[in-house]
Amino acid sequence: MRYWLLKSEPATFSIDDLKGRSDRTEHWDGVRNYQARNMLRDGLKKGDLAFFYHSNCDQPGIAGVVEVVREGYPDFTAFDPDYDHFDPKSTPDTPRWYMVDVRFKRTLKRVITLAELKQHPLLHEMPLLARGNRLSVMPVTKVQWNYILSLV
DNA sequence: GCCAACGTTGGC
DNA sequence: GCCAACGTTGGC
Repeated sequence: MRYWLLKSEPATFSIDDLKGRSDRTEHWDGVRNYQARNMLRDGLKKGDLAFFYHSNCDQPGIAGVVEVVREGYPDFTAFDPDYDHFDPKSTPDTPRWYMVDVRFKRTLKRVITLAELKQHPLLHEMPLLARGNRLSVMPVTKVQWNYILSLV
């Protein structure tokens, strides 16, 4: 089992939104970056856990935990011009973008902010903290995972 | 709202 | 294949 971090802007889709979905499950659509796409398509496996990270908001940081319940499959929101992330270069026959389904596990008792994460030398190697990082899907090591959860 | 950092596009 | 221009991300 592996660990991941998934970024989302809470104004668009928050951990509470996920919790409110039917079966507390939703597809993780809209990723339009090849490196992140590759991880969604090939890396995330059923049963893997991921931090739900709130980005581009008042308090950027880790807000909760989700579980991968369906492995990578074509992101159908790329096929439909009505969706924000429509991509005419992606078709059902030759899909370019992928997504997974995630299920809400829990909300952390408090948001572990980016500022706090930066203060821990043990976490300095996280890609999340790398200069200029913009990946919306990234791996988390078991050590980092357990350490972060111990901060709550 | 600003802006640094990065990815993508497209002319050449 | 280079690289300038542009668009996006996302912290601050």
